[in-house]
Amino acid sequence: MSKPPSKPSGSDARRAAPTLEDVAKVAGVSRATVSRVINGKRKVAPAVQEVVLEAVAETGYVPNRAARSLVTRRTGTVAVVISGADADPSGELDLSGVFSDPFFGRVVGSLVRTLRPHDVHPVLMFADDEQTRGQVVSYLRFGNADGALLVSTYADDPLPEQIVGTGRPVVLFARPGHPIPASYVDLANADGARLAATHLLDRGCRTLGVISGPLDVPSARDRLEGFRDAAARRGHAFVPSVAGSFTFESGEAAMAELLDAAPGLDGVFVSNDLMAQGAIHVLQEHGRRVPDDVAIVGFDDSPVAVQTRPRLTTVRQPVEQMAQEMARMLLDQIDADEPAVRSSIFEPTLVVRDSA
Amino acid sequence: MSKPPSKPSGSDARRAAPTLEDVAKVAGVSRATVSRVINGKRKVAPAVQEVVLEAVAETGYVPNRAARSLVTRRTGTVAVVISGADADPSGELDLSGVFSDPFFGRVVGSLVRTLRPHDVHPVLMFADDEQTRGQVVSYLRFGNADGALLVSTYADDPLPEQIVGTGRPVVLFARPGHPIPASYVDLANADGARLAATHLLDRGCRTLGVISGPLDVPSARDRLEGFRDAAARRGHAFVPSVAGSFTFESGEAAMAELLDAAPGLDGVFVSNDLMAQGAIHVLQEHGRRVPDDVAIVGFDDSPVAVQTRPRLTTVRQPVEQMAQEMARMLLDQIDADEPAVRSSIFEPTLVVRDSA
DNA sequence: GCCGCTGCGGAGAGCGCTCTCACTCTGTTA
DNA sequence: TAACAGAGTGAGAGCGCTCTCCGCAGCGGC
Repeated sequence: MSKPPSKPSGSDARRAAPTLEDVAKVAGVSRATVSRVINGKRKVAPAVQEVVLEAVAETGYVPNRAARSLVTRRTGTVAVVISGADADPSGELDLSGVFSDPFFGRVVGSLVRTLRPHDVHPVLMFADDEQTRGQVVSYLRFGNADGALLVSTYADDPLPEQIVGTGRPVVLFARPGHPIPASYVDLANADGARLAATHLLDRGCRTLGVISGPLDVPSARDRLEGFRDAAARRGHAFVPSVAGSFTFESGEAAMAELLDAAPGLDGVFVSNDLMAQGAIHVLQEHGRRVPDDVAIVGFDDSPVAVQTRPRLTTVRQPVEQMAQEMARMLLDQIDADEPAVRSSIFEPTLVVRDSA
Repeated sequence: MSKPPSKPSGSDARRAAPTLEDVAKVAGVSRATVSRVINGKRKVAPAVQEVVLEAVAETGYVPNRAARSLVTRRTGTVAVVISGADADPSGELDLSGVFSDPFFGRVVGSLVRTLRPHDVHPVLMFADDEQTRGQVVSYLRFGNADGALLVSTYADDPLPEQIVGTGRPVVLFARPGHPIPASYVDLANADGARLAATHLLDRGCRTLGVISGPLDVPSARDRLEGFRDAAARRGHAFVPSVAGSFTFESGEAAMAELLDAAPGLDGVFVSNDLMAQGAIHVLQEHGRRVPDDVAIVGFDDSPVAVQTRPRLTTVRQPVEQMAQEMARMLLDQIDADEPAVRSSIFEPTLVVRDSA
């Protein structure tokens, strides 16, 4: 009992693996017919079909992916790529990492779940530098994956274009920094920012401020501009802003800076929840009550939104549905003879909690 | 320029893909020799080797994974399985998900990075129910992956044993609930809890309490017992505890309950940082100052530890190194003829911040 | 009654690779 | 000089699958 049974059963499992040939023999038909039944191509007489199905069940046959993909040029695999994960490659003391923002976990989780029923397997890859980008590109170019789902985190990332260059289907999360012929899903970021502005103004805020994301990232810019636009329509000609980098720490720093520049602030729109959390801490440390002295609206509606005190009022980005749509678009593109470049834009909603 | 260049370049890429045969022709040798050079098996004359390498460079040859794995029975792929992710399968309003605890992201991130230089690709899979467990098992059984890296989140999970049953190499994160012949990495959880107890006692706490994890999970039990053991050695015969489930919300609930049972509490050990965050909120809502009235020690040293106010004093679990070791153990096991079942235990350290 | 058509099954090639086996060619030894 | 290692190379089988091509029925139309 204490001896590991792994080795013998390992060989067992391997030896036992039935092939098409075995199934054909049991069913008394040819290999080709079994293949046809399994793949549902062409018509097979119902009687024969049944016999084959029984033989499959009896032998416990499962197609060999490698053999199949050798001839079909399809792998049943897609690359899920996170670009700009920028974590310490040594992994030594890498506390932060990509996944410290729950956003990426939400995307990846939803992707995996959507792909699963289609029997398409996600290979997770990070691209941080030229070398790892190269790995991703050649992985795709040489047909190791049927397509790619890419989440890129910075504006001048060359990877989206490089992937398009491989000719493989690809779907991006969020519009790329520069226009390229690739499909993407995105959020109507400006609309979300308008919701935030309207909410802040409606609750009586008179002096607004914004903590934005990096301004070369389209979504960050859209959020800032959307907010300013809505504020302007209500008479607020100018709204000061400080750019963060979507991290908790940058939210703290930006809030401190903003407070310095505009001490009379009573309403702040923050471009994501993680920065909003940092901002709230800084406000509280400066003796400002949230929302009584300063109201805060975040963005994302990530898990951290309910982990702050007060709980965050925030613009909900339906990340899970967006990821789902991404996966579906990619699957469609893989199946299509003539893949079409298309986009799908989601509408944000305001989730009102306690911070504004 | 606005027409997508994808289609033609796609066919290009596919058509161009050079095979061993092509390289052999260019080098003026046989296919077998090229294969030998590429795989570094057996001796090849230096001169020939050079010619072949040049031909490889000239043609841009990259081996076809499918063809190779068809004959070698190796896929260059490992399954990274998270079991008990228990998220809403519809994905509809799934805000929480597995990745809301940064722990999983840290594990997965480190795994991916460790595997990468070995050219082994991680396929991410979630197992939530009998059906999805079955998918994982047959994926492995039929040789679609060379091994599995499993993070299981609950004690009576049947998956570890099922995976062992496939005969494939597997390495677990944390000792399984029931003894099975599988390798694992783990933390000396009791030692970590002892560090927490000693720290709390040393700073003068007189009335202790514990928020533990689910008590059927070995690591949670070890932490509780380690803490009680160390407390007992310092004269604290009994320490009250309430079990949470490692989530933020359960931390809030457990703290409220604990406060109810022992209002005089002045030191609490919480089994992970996420619950500690919830506990701090509840304490503050009850007018207790942290750490002045109640000191808190968390566990994990996850990113949330620096996102709480006060910042968390916590027991550091070197998750990244543990994941790295996991990956290495699996790689070794895959390469070994006779895979050995082994374990690797890491030592925790105390990270002192502001909450205790 | 013959032709052509359609509908279904089988034979067999071939995807790109690895690996065994046999062969050649050198250099060494009796 | 013959015999023999031993090292390096090539030929070819075969991994498990798909898919094209071909054959063989059965059937309606002239």
